[in-house]
Amino acid sequence: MAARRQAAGGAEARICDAIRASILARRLAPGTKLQELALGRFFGVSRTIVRQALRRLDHEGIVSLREKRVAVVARPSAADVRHTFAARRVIEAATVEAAVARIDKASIAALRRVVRDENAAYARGDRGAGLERSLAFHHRLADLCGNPVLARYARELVLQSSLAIALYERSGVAHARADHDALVDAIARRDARRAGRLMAAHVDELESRLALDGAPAPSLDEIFADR
Amino acid sequence: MAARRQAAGGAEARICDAIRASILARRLAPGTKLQELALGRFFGVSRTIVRQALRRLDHEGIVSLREKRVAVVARPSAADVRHTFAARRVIEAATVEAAVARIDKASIAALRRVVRDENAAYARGDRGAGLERSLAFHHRLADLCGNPVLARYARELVLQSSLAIALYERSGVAHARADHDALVDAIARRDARRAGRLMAAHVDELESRLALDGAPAPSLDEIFADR
DNA sequence: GACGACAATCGTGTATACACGATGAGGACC
DNA sequence: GGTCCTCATCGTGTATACACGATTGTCGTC
Repeated sequence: MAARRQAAGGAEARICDAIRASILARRLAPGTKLQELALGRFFGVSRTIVRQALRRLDHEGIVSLREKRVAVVARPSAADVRHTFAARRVIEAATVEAAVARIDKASIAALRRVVRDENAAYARGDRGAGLERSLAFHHRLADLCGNPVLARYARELVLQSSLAIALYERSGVAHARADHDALVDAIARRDARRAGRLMAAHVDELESRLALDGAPAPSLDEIFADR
Repeated sequence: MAARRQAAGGAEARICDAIRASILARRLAPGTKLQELALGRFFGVSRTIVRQALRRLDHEGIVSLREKRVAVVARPSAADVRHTFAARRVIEAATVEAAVARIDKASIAALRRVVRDENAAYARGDRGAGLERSLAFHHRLADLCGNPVLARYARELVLQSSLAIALYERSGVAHARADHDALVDAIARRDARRAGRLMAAHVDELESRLALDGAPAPSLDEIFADR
């Protein structure tokens, strides 16, 4: 199983990608310890490279270093999550507005295809595939805005949001699948204003599905720290 | 001269701060090589720590690693700069709007004081002090928005902007000193809409002072690459 | 005298070594 | 029998060692 490729210069990127993907796919739960030596053995590199990858992910906000010396998958507080979503609202609204101004027909069609696949996945109960498509939708939109700086921030925040959702999701809340459709419609109509408003509302809707109020954290061992 | 403190755990932060400050103060020009061993000797740490600091600054966009193996102070292209300012416009407008909603009288007064000092510095011809105060103004505003995520992005972009200004500044263009005053006025009046618009205009004004069009880069050795 | 090739040197990329701090187990004392 | 202290072990933080690639200086040749 060990994806032990030749360990090129891109080994760090490989580790980052693997961890990001695992977090998105819910295989890595928030709070999971990430040991340098073990990761290094698995990926066939030394601690040095693993360390660089972990520091990068820390900077991206999905891994927490300085938690008493051990790297763990970040476990953002409710306040952190609110800030993440507030920032995401601002930035993704801006990215979609910018994207409307320069998107071409082909990209719109591609976007539609992603949303169609997403809806199909949810319809057949494949939550994992649905989530993946949903993320792909946001990532594509970020790339389409034509501004790498904004796109990077948008991607970071979408990733952090996924972490937040994994932590705080209320069970039994249905996916609001119409949002992405409406968004693409507004984009296709070149209605930047409306697309921006829809995106802001969409982000709000995502946040509203979380249980940020009463429950401080559906967490790990902290629950048992009742001494 | 060597600021060789006891090299605590914050050694990396110290190096980052020193490099950031030097870039802001124009002591480190874009394109300057940053050698690991030399920096390490100066700060009294090993290459390991210097490396971490350089990687962090690379992530922040003010140091460029992968430029044929040597770390240099970033030298953003005109397109990069446009993207930076576009992102900054979006994010700083959002931060100032958020700040208006929660700022107290004391913070407003502190802000006014910074602007007053800034204007005084420019008035007496102390450009360095003026620039420093100007940056302090933007940094404070970022902190006052109450959202650490947005604040971090804002600080990053302000820093990158300073780099861009150092690279592309048109000589003989006066500082538009009224901008900050008007901004504080709008904030004091709790007019979030107006404050946001003023900030966007202010960022545009800053960008308009750059020579991004004809001159691709008032650069270093690239000038002589006329073969 | 100029150009090209080779060799030495310098600086980075990666791995490893060493030491400190934290964590958990085992034992002794209460 | 429970609790607290001590010691061993594990994992990280930092420094150093090693090797590759690049750059520069020098020498030989045209």
